[in-house]
Amino acid sequence: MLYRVGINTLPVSIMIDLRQLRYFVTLADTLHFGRAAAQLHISQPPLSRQIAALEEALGVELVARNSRHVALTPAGRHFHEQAVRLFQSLEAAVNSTRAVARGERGVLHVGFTMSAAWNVMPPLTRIFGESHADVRLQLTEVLPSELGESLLSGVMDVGIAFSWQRADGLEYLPIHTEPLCAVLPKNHRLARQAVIDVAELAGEPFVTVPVAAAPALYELVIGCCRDHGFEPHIRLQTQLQQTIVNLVAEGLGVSLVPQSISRIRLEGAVFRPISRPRIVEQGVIWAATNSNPCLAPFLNCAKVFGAV
Amino acid sequence: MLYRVGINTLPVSIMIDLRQLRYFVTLADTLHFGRAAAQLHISQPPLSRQIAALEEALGVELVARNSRHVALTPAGRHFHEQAVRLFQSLEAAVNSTRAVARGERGVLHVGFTMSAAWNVMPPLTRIFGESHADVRLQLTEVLPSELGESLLSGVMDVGIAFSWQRADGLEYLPIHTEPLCAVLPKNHRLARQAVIDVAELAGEPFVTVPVAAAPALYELVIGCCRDHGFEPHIRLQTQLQQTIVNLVAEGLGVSLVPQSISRIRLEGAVFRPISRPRIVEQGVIWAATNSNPCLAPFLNCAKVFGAV
DNA sequence: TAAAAATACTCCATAGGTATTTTAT
DNA sequence: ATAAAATACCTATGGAGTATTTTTA
Repeated sequence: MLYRVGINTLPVSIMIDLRQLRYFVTLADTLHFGRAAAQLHISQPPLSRQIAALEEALGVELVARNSRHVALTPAGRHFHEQAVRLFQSLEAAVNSTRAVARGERGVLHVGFTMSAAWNVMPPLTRIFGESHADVRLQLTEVLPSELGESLLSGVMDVGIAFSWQRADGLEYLPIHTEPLCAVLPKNHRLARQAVIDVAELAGEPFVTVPVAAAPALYELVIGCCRDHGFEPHIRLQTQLQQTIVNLVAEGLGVSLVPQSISRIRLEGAVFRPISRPRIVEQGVIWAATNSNPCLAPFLNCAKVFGAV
Repeated sequence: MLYRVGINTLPVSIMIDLRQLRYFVTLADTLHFGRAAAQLHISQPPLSRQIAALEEALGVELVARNSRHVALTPAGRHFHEQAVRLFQSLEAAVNSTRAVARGERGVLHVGFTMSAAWNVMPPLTRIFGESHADVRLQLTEVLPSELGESLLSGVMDVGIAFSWQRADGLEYLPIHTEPLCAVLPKNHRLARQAVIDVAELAGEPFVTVPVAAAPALYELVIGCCRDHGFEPHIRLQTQLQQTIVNLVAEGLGVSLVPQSISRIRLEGAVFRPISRPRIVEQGVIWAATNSNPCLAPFLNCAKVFGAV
């Protein structure tokens, strides 16, 4: 094959190959064609030829040689340093590429719902980060209603959210369960009770998340009320769990929320266990077609986390 | 030829060559085997084979492809970046090596004598430095008596010193001349005269450099006295020109020094032009065998400097 | 004169070419 | 059905081997 190009008009990468660099580095180390050739497992003549070809390609004499002595020219010394670095770079490039392929290095876009931020997301991402320092976790809060789309389009690699109705192309792994609990205004008539009978909340104004934003959680709250024989009166809807607690603290209603939300300490709101609670399940969700190599290690981590 | 080695026990540099990297980079840029092959001036099958071989060598899938779509895997994207950088490094290495060979880059060890520090050395090195920013000048003061040895042994690349008797293996290029002048104690009986008749210094105690340290300069001073018909009485010898001026200022004697030394302003010493002065010649000296590529540009610069 | 690099010439491994098949939309 | 990548098989470039010559300390 022929490259019909002016020698100095194109990158040298066409003229030079790594074999010549390897040969040159070995020769520079030994300063003896015969011994260098032996070290390279070739005979002496091809080594001489390749070195000559390299010098020809560079247009620079790298090795000052006669039949008695081999020495590097100043340019040869310089090129030797550069070549050694080049090999180190190549080696590093290969190793980091393999790490990327194994999922030990890269970026993983994690979408978490607000409620996951109160329980599983922090410890799960911390544990994963400890054993995968070279994977950058891009943590973004998402609405549960939009998570599926984000995962399928590839904007997000994995989600952490409430129990997920099996959807086309999405996989789900549960990792955490907890009961619902009641949140009441501090001076509510039931606030003195250690455990709340949900049936007694019939007729109370409820604060919940909008069904459109988080259908699974919404259904769970409604379902829990139905378990106790009534349909709740929903006075207010707000997307953020914190806002729910805040509005309850302001005396605008009561609510049922995942127990972990009780970690919000707010003057004016109290949390109480409830009778026959529905169980909130959280897990990780991902697109079956997602090919981010970091996903598998993350799922492994989630599996271990869920088993504890 | 056969490399009988375990694939993962040796650097990948043995398995990979730059052709494969070039092919991969082009493919990554076009994301189309046919067009990439055309761009590389090869047909499509060898490109497919080389990409497959590269992936085999890395043990990593770089390109996700089917008959309808070509895309890079995350590992492929990473390796692409690395490969592009690698080519940039290679290109830079070749260019800097060529610069070294042309003497545009490197280190030049310059030995200068004390007296050269007062005239030619500063402007010559400054001018050279301005047009050769990548050549590091290593400036070292040397005794004239030791300069030749330093040059021949390669410790120094070039010297700046007094006129040099042609010696074996050393080349000399004059670049500067100036007359000797007299230096007298301020209250010396002759200090009032604008021009000193050297003959009047007969009998005065002289301060000079030791003959062993700077034979050429020593001979010049003695010769100048002889030109005026007397043999000077040398009371003191000291290596440094500054010290000579200082001792004269202290009233310990008189001396003849290169005119440029008069730039030393010292209370107690005065400089005066002399009758029929000997001419001090300075130049650059180098070993004929010296192969430092930076030497030629420096000598060119010295030649231009000397012509001004 | 002898050790070592360069040259001459042969051989074969492998990159590249052409023709064809497979694959996925 | 078709565009495009993979496969099969052939060709030939060029890198490596062996034998020999040249060089210089």
